[in-house]
Amino acid sequence: MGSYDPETVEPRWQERWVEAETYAYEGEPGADSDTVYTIDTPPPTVSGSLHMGHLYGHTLQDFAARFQRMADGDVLFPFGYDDNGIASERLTEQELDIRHQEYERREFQQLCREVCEEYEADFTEKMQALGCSIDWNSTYKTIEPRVQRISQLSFLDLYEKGREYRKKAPAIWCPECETAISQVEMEDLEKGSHFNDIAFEVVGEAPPREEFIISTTRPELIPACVAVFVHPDDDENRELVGETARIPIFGHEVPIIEDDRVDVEKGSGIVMCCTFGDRNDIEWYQAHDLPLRVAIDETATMTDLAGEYEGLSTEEAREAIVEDLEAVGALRDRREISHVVGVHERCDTPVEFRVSKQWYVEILDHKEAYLEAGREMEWYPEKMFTRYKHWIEGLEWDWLISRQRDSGIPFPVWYCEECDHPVMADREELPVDPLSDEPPVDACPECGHDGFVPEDDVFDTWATSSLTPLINAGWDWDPEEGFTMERPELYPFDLRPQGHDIISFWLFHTVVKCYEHTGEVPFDATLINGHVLDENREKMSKSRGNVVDPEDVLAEYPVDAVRFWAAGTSVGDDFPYNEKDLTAGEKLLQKLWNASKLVDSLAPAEPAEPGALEAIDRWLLAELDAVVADLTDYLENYEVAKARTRLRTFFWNTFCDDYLEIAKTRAESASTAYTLRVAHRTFLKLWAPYLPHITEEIWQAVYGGEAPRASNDSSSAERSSADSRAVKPRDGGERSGPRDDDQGFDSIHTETWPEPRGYEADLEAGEAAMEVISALRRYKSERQLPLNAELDAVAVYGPIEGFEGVIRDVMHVDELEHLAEPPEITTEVTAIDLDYATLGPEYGAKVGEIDAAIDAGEFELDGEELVVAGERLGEGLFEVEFERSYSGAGEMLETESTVVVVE
RNA sequence: GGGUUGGUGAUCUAGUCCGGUUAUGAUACCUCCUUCACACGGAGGAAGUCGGCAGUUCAAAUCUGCCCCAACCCA
Repeated sequence: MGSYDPETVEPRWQERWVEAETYAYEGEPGADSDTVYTIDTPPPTVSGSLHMGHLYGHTLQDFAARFQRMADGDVLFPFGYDDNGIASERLTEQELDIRHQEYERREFQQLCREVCEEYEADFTEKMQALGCSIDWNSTYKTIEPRVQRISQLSFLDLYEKGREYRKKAPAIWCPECETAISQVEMEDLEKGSHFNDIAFEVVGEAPPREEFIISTTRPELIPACVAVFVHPDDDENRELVGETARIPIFGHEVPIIEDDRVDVEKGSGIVMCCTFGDRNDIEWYQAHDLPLRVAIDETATMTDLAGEYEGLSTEEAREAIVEDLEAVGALRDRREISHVVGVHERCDTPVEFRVSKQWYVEILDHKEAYLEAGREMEWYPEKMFTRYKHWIEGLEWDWLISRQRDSGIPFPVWYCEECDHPVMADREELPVDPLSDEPPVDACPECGHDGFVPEDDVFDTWATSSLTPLINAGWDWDPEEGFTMERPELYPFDLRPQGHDIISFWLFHTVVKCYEHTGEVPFDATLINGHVLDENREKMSKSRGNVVDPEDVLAEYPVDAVRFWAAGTSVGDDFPYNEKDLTAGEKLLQKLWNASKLVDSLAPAEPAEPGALEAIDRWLLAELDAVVADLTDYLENYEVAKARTRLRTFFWNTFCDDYLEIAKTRAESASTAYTLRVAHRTFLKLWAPYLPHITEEIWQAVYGGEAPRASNDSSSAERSSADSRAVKPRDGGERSGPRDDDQGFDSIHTETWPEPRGYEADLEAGEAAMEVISALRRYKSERQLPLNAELDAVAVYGPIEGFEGVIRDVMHVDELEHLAEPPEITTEVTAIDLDYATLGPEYGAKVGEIDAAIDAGEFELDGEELVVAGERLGEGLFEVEFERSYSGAGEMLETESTVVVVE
């Protein structure tokens, strides 16, 4: 057994797991949803690259999946490829050098699927290199026909439930992509612009003044101006209310109205309302029932309403109108400013607001239900629920789900040419594309007309990606049975992992959809992961050039080490990538490897259980029991960092530093041999969720039947010669294991999670003994003595019953005396330690006085009581600290609960 | 601009909800030790007063208020 070589070991097991379908979900359809553990993973966009976020997020889920699989049986850890969005559409166009307009929608989607396949294969490979226990038989693609069918079924179901409506209303519009977009696809961008002061003429009989000034960044909108607003508290301008204004150049007249939504601080305090320049315009348009004047069309080109400016782009029109305003003397000032504009996140084009017919999912009336759904889920960490809550409370628009894109999942709808009555596709026929398929009726059920117009809009991608729990569970509809699930036991899902930045839309939309379809909250729990920052705690971004590529990291460090790092984070917090922490993981791998090697050399792989265990062994196993209990508890609550620390500390400090050193001196003990193996197996299992590769390697080499392959493996040869007791050669007989069917094998990852075995031991004595040992170790180290140096005589006072022999052997003590009485020491009171936790509540403000008196040395000890500041403090309120000096022969060492004298 | 979350030795981190006075661990650093699993080891050491200020309290990293900084979400 040489040194651990992750470079060959890790890929080997990754391949083996996939090949043997180690992580395949085998649940029975009849099972109860509580008996299987299921994860609903939000699918990554596969046309993008794998980043640290994927690595971290999936690793976190994998800890849960691996623990649950061992502890509780069947686990579904599926994987989805999101390739339904604009990203893959653009990719397909680029790769094939085509434009989607040249194809029928169905054909283009077929091409997308083909192009995406390469990317999916690549992504799969990279994901498998992360060592996650994903079931590669349970995958889906958001672009596949099955998912299209589910999306369309979802649409029909919500429509029938009255949760969807089609309405002509102002919507956020991207003129570049020529589609309506939702609130979440819009972001703010700082842009340079100009403020233009434009004079509007006041008309009518005896106007209070001749003109007023309006400041605007968008002069091209003045042909769309439908009103002018003044704040009711604006003393300077309120005289204008009720008057009429005339728009320069265009000459149409609009009313001047008061409204408290005017921002008095900005510009002249007088604002024009155009249909539509911003969100406020829409509010005014609706509140004051204003007319609609559309001066900008769907491609951001001026309409006929703009008169001579018709056909210009908004940019061109802006310049032209400013020039003409100048010419007629209406431009009073023009200055450069910088302001934020709403842009479409995909293309950075400033958005417009357009009135158009769109499909909406009604959500505003169910806010309370969605909030309640959120409350019913467990949130890890809990605080993340507030983000969800605030998002829902702040909702103002229903969910716009139609997109005027060419590619995407089509609405299964036709409209009557005559009366616009919508005709829905038959569920049996789904998926359909109205552009290619015929409607299910010959005549309109409403008016009898026989001509139909297909809906050419497609679904918003969130309308599909919000269905992942239903996709995973195999949701479908059957003419006989209605809605069905292929794997009903999966739903609701146990866990939904999610980045904290997308709680508000991805998670929220998923809850909305699933709740409306099934009446159930789709997840028992949601696990929110933070973002991986760079080493300086800054956000990774392409523009800053500080992106850490997981492939580079994995080229240098073992995946197991990377996972160990990922486990050290507190769930939900952002955390920096830290190369030093990867080193810590590497060290642990070495330690685990070497300790295993030592265990192998000390004990046979399967020693018989002795009738009774000796004290030291019972002590170790009792401590291990506690670790097992703690770890189980932590992992059930997704406290991976706490579990990691607990396990590492016990494994390294207690097992390796203390117990193994002792075990070396007890190789002949059946009790110790048995204990070593019980502990070692348990450790491997406990480490397995964190370090799946190295634990599998050791497990198979020592306890399993799966020997490493002969090829590229130099260590196996060394291993079998180094210790033939423990390591079974491939044909080594006694425990060959059921692996020769070339399919499955008994992976450690499908073993049962350890349970406390109920060992009882004198924990205090064990602890005291360990104190004595480390005191002696320190004693030797400080005197530069080798650890195996002989000590002639050592006397110990303290509770070490049953451990005397252990101390003697491991520290090479010739004569160990267990003292019944403390050694001859003289003690001197040096300090009084007050127990404030009990003293405070009892004495309150008096504590200060007591403190002062003790500091001044004004106190007296009277038996068990302390007389100070006029009070008598009883037992339990204080502790006396002594300075001990040893006057006998040799040197005295003190530990927390023992006194050791080395002679 | 509003809201949320966070700010603990050089670095990362525990503790903060339920205040108790010597603040957890790791990494890095310094010293010593090549001892028969492991120098990716062992022993020891130095290093923080808990973002800042004010307050409540006998007592605050922990509670309250204000301020500063960062991230996220929303305007």
